[in-house]
Amino acid sequence: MGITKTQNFTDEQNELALLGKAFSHPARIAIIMHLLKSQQCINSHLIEELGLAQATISQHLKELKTIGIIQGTVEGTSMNYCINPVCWNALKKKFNELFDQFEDPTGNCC
Amino acid sequence: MGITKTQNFTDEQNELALLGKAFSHPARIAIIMHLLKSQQCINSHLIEELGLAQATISQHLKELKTIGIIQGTVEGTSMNYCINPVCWNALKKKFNELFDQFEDPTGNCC
DNA sequence: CTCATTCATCATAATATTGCGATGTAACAA
DNA sequence: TTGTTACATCGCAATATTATGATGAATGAG
Repeated sequence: MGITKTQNFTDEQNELALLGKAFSHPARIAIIMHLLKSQQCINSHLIEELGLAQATISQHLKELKTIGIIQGTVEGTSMNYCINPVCWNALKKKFNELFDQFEDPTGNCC
Repeated sequence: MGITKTQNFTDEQNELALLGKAFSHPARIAIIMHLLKSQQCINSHLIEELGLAQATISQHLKELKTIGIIQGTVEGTSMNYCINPVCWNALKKKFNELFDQFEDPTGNCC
């Protein structure tokens, strides 16, 4: 089949999974890291840094943009991407809420 | 192509992406959430909760186990899965280091 | 206008993922 | 031993993802 049964899961689960997808590929991690460091990113700069084709990088940027993590503005002939603060803070909060739900059982488990 | 160019990225980027995969599918999020709540999970319990076939759930559990997030022990005829505290705390730390690298530029960006 | 630059999009190929039925295996009960 | 339960694994089909070359659109330089 290959199709995710989205209707089986809660909105929260689907949303977290969507955000998680942003962090599930090393190229996207690398793009995000680049953005965190330089506070901007331009497709052509990433070609050298990532060693991927321009079309591939453009596709990853589009995905991150669709998820909402990044946003971009036209800057002459190039695009200037940056992290979307609202989305970033929201996902940080959501994942931390998940992370903090774990309490170390110290021995009553596997 | 469809094959990720792992060699293009740093170990850190590949590792984060691997951990991110655990959170990139709603079924795996649901399994993790179930584990956080009940501190254990058994394949057959999840069949009803997730509405997926037993084989599918087993596959997701195997993935989470391979990543290292969960571990399981035999409990009679069933398997008792739980979160691996070491891995959980490590990934929590790693993602928070990433999350905290962002500083809101308050206006000097897109 | 013409040309170069930059990025998006399209079309395509290769691989990965998701999902499930069928089957195999291990443990326990009777 | 036989049957049952619970899970893993196999094999397969359908869809998704990753990656690239080719092409198209927009901007700025000359």
